[in-house]
Amino acid sequence: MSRYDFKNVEKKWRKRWEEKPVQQNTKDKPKYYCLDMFPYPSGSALHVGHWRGYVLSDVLSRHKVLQGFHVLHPMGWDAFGLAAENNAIKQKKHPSVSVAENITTMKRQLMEMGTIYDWDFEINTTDPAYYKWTQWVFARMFEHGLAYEQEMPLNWCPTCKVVLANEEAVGGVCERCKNPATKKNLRQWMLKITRYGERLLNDLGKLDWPEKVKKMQTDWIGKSHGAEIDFTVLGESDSIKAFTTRPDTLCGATFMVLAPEHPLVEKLTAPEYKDEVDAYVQRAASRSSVDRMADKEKTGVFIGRYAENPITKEKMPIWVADYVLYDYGTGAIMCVPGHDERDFAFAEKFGLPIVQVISTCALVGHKLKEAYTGDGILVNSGEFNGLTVDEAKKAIGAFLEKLGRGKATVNYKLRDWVFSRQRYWGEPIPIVHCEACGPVVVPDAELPIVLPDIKSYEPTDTGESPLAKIEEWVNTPCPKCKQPAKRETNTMPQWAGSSWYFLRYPDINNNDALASPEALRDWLPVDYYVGGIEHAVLHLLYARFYTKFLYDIGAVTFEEPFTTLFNIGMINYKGKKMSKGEGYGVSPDNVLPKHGCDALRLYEMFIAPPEIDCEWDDSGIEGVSRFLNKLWRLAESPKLIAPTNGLIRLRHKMVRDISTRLENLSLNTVVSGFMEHTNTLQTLAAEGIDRETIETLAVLLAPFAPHIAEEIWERMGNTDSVFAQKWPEYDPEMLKTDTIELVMQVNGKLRGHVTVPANAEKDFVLEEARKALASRLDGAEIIKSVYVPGRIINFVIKGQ
RNA sequence: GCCCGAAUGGCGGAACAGGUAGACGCAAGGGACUUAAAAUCCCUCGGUGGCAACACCGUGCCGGUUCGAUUCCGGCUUCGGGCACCA
Repeated sequence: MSRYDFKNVEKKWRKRWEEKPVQQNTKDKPKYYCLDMFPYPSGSALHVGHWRGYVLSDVLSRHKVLQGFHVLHPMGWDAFGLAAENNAIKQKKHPSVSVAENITTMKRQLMEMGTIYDWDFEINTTDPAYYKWTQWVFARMFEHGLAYEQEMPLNWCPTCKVVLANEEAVGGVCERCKNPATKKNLRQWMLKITRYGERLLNDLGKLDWPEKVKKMQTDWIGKSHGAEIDFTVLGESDSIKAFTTRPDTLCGATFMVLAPEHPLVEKLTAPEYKDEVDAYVQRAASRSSVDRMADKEKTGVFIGRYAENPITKEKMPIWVADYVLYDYGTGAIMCVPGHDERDFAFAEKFGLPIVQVISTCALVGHKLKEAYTGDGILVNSGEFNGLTVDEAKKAIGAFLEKLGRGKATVNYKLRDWVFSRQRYWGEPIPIVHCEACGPVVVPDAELPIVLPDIKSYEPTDTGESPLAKIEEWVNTPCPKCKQPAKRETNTMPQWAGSSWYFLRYPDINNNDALASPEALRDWLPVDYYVGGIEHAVLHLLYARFYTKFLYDIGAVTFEEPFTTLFNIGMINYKGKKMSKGEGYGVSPDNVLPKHGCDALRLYEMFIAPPEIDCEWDDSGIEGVSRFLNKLWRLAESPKLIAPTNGLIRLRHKMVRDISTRLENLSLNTVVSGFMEHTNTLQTLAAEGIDRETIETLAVLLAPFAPHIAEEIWERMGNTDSVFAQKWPEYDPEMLKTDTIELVMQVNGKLRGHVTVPANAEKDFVLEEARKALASRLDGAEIIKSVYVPGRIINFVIKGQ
């Protein structure tokens, strides 16, 4: 009996699979498209944290092969973008060089993991043949008015020297480097994702995605119902539009606030207040959003004008204050200090009137100590007194509409997507700026616009792309009027290539379309998508947006790209997040020589439920290594006997356990299930085990530990691959036993076990139990006897 | 601040649908085999009491529903995550 020689066995099977892939005769089988979020080769190597998702998708893919599906399980490289460029700068290498090196390493690692990626379908987003189509999608968006230029204050990361999309500047902090973002006025390309806000929200309901991710996208889109109210400015022709979710509180609106960036601030400010207002506006503009949010005290200044409350006709002083955001709603608000915490704080600080218009019994007649934001009945609201909040929303809405001073509206937090980047390493935006024609899209025949190969690609401080310096590339005739014109020098963001890549895999060499209609029909949408939670509102929102756009222009026939999404948990190491950037973490390259790839695969699953974040434990992998050795001793040269009833039942139980746990994606208990069954079989090994049990074990194990499974399968005398088999089924009838053991309780406490025939009647079972518990039940009054067939008996007694 | 999720031995975790809490593994301790080591095998391993059979307590805390609660309900505490002046 020898120790399991994982080195040679794994080498042998990887070579076999290379020569003869595990998927055969796939023509008539149903399709299954199982996809990993493709990695960006920004660091030199993958760590064991990345493996967790790749192992999961590999297990599912191999399982589907055994279940008779034709599986597409491809891999590629999201190789453009800031991370890859920063990494290249750090290494003092050209991005194309460092990316190619990183891809080589990562691909080797993925192959050593025994994954069934089909490398004939490899994608690289930096390949001009690929990004031709990334540019093509942009061109279509431009034609449909979804891509537009705008100069506006944008999130700017001074460290990365690049503008950030809203999704990349959550909390005012750069998503990549975590430094505070500032505002910078720049002309940028924007994508009108807001046009899709409602559909992006509604279609979440169709998706088999984790609730958490759906909720994050819902919150990000941030739909809220309310009213837009038009306030007359006294003595002026201009009026101020304000969005509110609480039109019911209109009679409590005692002042108004404009955002500092609001154009009416300059227009309306009374001359004697001008200096003070200008100073305030300038100060607000110079501060980062992080600073502005950090303010505990409300700030603001009166602009010397008044608006009129359309119901009460009271004069409402107009202020400017930076707690009002210019890019949400209308950038102006009606302030109801009685029923809004922020307005209350502002009113208290500046001595503005606070009027209560919503009341509960408890609140009537008391001066408000804080804003009351709850439900109640209208007071101090004239003809609307006595209405509930909900009734008043409708009634006041109708009143305003009749007056022509308001309408019901919906607002979203979702903003348009800042799409251009001031960096070298990205897809050139296929636009030419012509003095006569304006921005002109590059004709499809001229795509791809190839990224020029230049030496000096470092970012600039000015917000200008490094490409702007390459005159011979920048200067080009206008595609429309043929006059001298200039190319757009900004590039696309990291997300451009990854927003549609899943469409390309089935048809990677297509030069006439992003993919043929047949390939899309045969394979899309993705059935199962595996990746980390960090993309909940970035990549996943952008990919949904792209897909919906491509659906609208007839390029695809489905509206949602990913039917099912699985969020793989993160693996920490010594309490810290592993990173490929700093090389911190555990490399599979160090684990594989000692334990082998099957052991690492099993440990990735065994470590914790796959969706949970967990901690890498260096000694934990010993357990699965021991298991593989135990299994090998069991299956290497077993004493084969004819199947006994016990063995048959055991086999069916094994199939049931592994299958149901796998279906529930409880991969940690799948592994423990293999351990349990192997332990049980070990105790029977001396007596002998039947061939079918061992072969079934090999097939069940194949998706999880494919190398040892193939080896065992072959040692049993089989000449075909274990993956040419069918996933075993179990017969519930075979799991039944003649007798069953029941738990006995007295007053809910465990008091013993009793074995009865499986088909025994209730009365018989209770009588047996009563006899078995005689010493406890004698002399006591049995108030109730509970019998749950197959499970438990409980006597409720009085006395004792 | 608002929203969401979680809490089980020294550790990772298990418990189908309300029915034996702690599967499986790690670590630890003890033992067998061995000249020795590696490997393997066996035993112990939530707490308290007891020589023991056994008894009582025990799934973050308090309460409720139930014959029976880790599981359901109400109220807290702590930790993690998301958003954050979104009108």
